[in-house]
This record gives sequence, structure tokens and C-alpha cells, in this order.
Amino acid sequence: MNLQQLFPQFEPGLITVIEKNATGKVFEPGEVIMRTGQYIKSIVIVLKGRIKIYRENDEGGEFLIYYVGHGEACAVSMICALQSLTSEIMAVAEEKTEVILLPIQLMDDLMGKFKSWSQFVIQTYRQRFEELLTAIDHIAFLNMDERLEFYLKRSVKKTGKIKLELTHQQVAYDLNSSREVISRLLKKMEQMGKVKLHRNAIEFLNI
Amino acid sequence: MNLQQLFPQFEPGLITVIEKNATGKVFEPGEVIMRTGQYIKSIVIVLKGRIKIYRENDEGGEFLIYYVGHGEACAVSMICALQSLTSEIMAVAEEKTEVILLPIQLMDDLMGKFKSWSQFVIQTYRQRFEELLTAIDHIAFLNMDERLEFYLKRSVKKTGKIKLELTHQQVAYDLNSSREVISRLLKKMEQMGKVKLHRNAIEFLNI
DNA sequence: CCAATCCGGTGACCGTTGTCACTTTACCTG
DNA sequence: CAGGTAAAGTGACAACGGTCACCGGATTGG
Repeated sequence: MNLQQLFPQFEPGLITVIEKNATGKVFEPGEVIMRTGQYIKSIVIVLKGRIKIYRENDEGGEFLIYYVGHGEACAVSMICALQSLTSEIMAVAEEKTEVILLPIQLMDDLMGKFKSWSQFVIQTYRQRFEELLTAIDHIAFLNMDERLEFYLKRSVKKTGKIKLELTHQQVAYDLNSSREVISRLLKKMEQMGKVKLHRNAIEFLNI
Repeated sequence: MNLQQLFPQFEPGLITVIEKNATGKVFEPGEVIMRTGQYIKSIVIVLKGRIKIYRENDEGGEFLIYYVGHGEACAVSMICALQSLTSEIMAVAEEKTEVILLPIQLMDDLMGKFKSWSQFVIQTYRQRFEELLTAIDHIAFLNMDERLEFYLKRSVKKTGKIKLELTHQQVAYDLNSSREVISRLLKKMEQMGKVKLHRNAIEFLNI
């Protein structure tokens, strides 16, 4: 994967520094990249594939906050990196995902030296901040059926597939709900002609 | 209010630039500082008092996300400032609040020139990001009684008062609930000896 | 091919919260 | 002090979503 191609806005000097200090890593679908409570030692940048970021609670509840796609970075890793804090979220590879890891010590240095880097950091914060606000909106103001519909639409957009390979159980996890509830709501959506249900797959109609 | 005293980490040069370009403003308790959908033209920094930041939805629902106290800045104003976007939140003065407004054009300039400023910006993002995550936790995983207790404890901490001057209706607004529900839960808490209820006030016991 | 397993469908039930309607209480003001 | 008003208490009810129990169909693997 060509870094310069993925980040055309980065100065060549910055690319060189990153290439010198980064280590690559590949995660298989479903593999956990980061756990709640784990120490963060690197900034994670996605080159290829996609990561899901979850918030967890003590009793096994989990809740999908956002996706990190290629050319994006995990804001949480940056945040924690600055203070060597533990992660407050969980990250899981959704598909086969290629990332690079940058040692946190580099962060301060890059921020000072490269304007494109500090813009990238700020831009990442901004985007994630807005996504968190959207997440808050949804759980605070929407019912499960509306949240489900948003979830499916977003999945279609992120994967580019209309037929989503998902079980009801997986959807329930992501929305911090239960399988039965999701099944019921999907049935309703099917009756309204919004989706077609298959085994292990949900086909989205009327986009 | 002495800027240098409030921000000891700022370089004297930075203080000078801020003083030259800032305009002061005072808001009365309950006054709306920023509305959802409004264009942001300045960065807001609180010198004295406290602001409440809400997320609103179309149907009049609102939801308290966090407070901005003295020596703190509104992360949203920074985020929007960078791209001249509209605000996605509402800000209301909780008490008599003194702020300074920095024109957004200054942002880029300061970021490049003053390390203490870019650290301040990053630090602000980091803190707000975590508060958003906490807010998500609460609405996603906690029941109203737990959220209410957290809300009261936080108010005690923020105001320094054990006897909170709040009506049940105001609490209901902040938690996006209804007065009756809050009244019921407060009654329960009173029976458990956690609070003492007065007219227009809630006294917190056992801290 | 049959058993085990996984996925999904379904009905019953319940707790939490929101809503409605109304009453009671505290406080303020003329 | 009387009357008005804002705040708070309360009971009834409904909607949403979580849980339980159980079933049936599809898939897989020995």
C-alpha cells in the first residue's frame, strides 16, 4: 500500500518519517485490535479494510460507535497516545484489515514539525467528535427501529453491498439490544418492503 | 480577569495576541450563548462562571452533554471554527458567565505559532471526547435512576453546593426525561436516605 | 443420513419510562 | 389573609424493549 497515495496531503518528509518508524500489521475479520483497559502504545492508521469501534460496559454490553476506514486514524489511539492512557474502547476488524502502528513518542514530534500532520490530527478529532454526537442523538432520541434502519443504511454505504452478510445476533450486539428484538423489527421492516431477509444476510431494498 | 493567571501555561506572546483580538462578553444565568444551526464565528473561552452544552433534536428534546467551566474552551466552537460550520449544539449560561470571543481566523495562525495553544486545543478535544464517551455510556447502559444520581453528584461537584437549586422540571430537561419520572425517582432516593427534597432545591446527602 | 448446532420466528410476560389527569403543597403578592 | 401560581405528588395506563421458553428450518460434520 502506497502511503503517499493514501495521504496525498502529507509532505514527502512526513511520509519518510512515518515509513521509517511504522510497523505494519494485518488483522483477520473479527480479530480484536484493542481491548477496553489495554494500554495504548501506538497510533493506529488503517491502510486497507475497516475497523469497528465499540464502547463496552462491565456487564458485557457493547455498543458500536463508528467505523474507521482506510486513510483514517483512530482518534482514541491519538488521544490516549498523548498521555499514555488506557484505551476506553474496543476495536475489532470487520474485514481483513491492514494497519500501520506509529509509536506514540512520535506524536509530539510530528505535531510540531509537520503542518499536514497536525491538520490530520485535528481533522480526525473533528470527524470523530461529530460521529460521537450523532451516536448520542441516536441513543437519546431514536427508537430501536429507527436506529436499526440507520445501522443498516450505514452498513450498506460502508461495505458497498446491498446484501449485508450479518446475523440478527450480530446486529443485536452492535446496537446493544437482543436478537429477539432485532428479529421482530426486521420482520416488520420486511412487511413494509424495506428489506428482504435471508439466512445470514439482510438485503436492503429502496435505498 | 487576568488571562495569564487563568492560563499560566500560555506564552506571554500568546496572551498578548489573544488580548489584542478578543472581545469580552457577559451572559446572564439561563441566557442562550449558542443555538443549534447557528453559524460559529468565534471560539468561546470561559473566564468566569459556567456553561452547559446541550444536544437538541427536532422535536424539542434536549440532553445535557457537559459543562464548560472557567479556564476551559468549547470544543465545538473550535471544531466548527476550523471549517466555518454551523453549531450542532446549544450552549446556555448556568450562572453569570464571563467569556472572551476569539475570531476564528486566528485559530490557524495561533496553532502554527504557539505550541501552548495547539496543546490547549488538543487537550480540550481530548477532554471533551472522553466526556462524550461517558455520556454515551450513561444513556446506552444506565437506567434513569443511575443517570439521575450521576447528574446530581456532578452538579454538587461543579457548583460546590450540596443543596442544589433545581426544580424537578429542570432536571428532567437536562436528562431528556419528564418531570413525573424525575419526581418519582427523587422520592425513592429520599426514602433511601440519599437526598432531602425541598421546594426548588435538592439536598444531596452521603457524598 | 442422522445428530448436533446455528439461526431465526414467535408468544407470553414484565420492568422501565413516558404520558395523562388530577390533587396537594408551598410560596408570593395584593 | 385570600387567592393565584408554580412546583411537586400520585395513580392509572400504555409503549417499548428485554427476557424466557420453545419451536422449526437450515447447515454441517461425522
